[in-house]
Amino acid sequence: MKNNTELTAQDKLREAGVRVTGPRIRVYEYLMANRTHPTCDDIYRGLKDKDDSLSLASVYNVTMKLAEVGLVNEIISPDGQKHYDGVVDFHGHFFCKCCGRIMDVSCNKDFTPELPDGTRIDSVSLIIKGLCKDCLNSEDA
Amino acid sequence: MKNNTELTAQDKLREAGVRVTGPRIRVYEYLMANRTHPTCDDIYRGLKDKDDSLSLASVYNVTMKLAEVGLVNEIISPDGQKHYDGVVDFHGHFFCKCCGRIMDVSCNKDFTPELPDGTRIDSVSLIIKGLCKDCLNSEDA
DNA sequence: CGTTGTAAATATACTTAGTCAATTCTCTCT
DNA sequence: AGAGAGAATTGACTAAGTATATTTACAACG
Repeated sequence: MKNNTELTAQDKLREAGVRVTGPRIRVYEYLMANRTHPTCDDIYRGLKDKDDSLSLASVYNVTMKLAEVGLVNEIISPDGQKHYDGVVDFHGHFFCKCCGRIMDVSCNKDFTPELPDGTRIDSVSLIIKGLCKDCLNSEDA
Repeated sequence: MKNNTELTAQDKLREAGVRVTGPRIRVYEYLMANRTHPTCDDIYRGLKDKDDSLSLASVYNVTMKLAEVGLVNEIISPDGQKHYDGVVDFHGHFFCKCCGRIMDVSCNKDFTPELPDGTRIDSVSLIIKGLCKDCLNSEDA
């Protein structure tokens, strides 16, 4: 019997209760293989060589759908662009102000936000901004 | 002697080491008076009645400058728009997926993100998404 | 208190991420 | 296999934000 990590993209899509289509499989597989937090445009450029019929609007639709059903995470960078992350376990994101790189940051969840009664929380995310090692070094060169 | 909360917008700008100009004073005063996390366009529309000469590009320039020197906070909503917050003490932000409202959320800072050595952290922010009380109620009506 | 250099404000053009609408295609269910 | 709902494609469109060139005004100095 397969364990969870061995499920194919098709399986995961079917499990999530959405139609299994070519673009969805390819975009999801791309996100599982590339842990670089790509934008829709990045994904599109990364896939269009192999799949000439893919359109950019489809990538937008697919990522929106995948985020909606919880297969991927949508993260907004400090410049307002949408990036996608195939890892959905809780973790924070570090954004380098200089090179724009996005890094995963593992973090405990020992914080207790005080929300008004009756509010429904769907997701919590942690955003850290700063300078990465490489940019710090090249700065004081 | 004045305490910190009694400082005027002019004082705060001078203290931050930036030029004191009309647009900067008015935008900063607007953000201190309106705790609604407005966008640049909101600020512009809120001020242009009283100040006919103000331009939208100036509001963009001013908010960018104020955020740069730490007088205001720039927060990116889940749809990628930039909002500004005159409160710079640490607190989280709740975004309602339905009505788009942004609410302040007070929160402890007992989390310990594991960043690689040599990384410089400039800011940490907590983003919570969900549905506010009002939208939840109107949903199951 | 006027002059001057520099930073900021304005106006306008421009870029581009993202959305929308109409049409065509394709997946799933019977 | 056929029908119908949902998804993909195409191309036009929107609007937040940026860039550029010009004008204006702050503040430092004599």
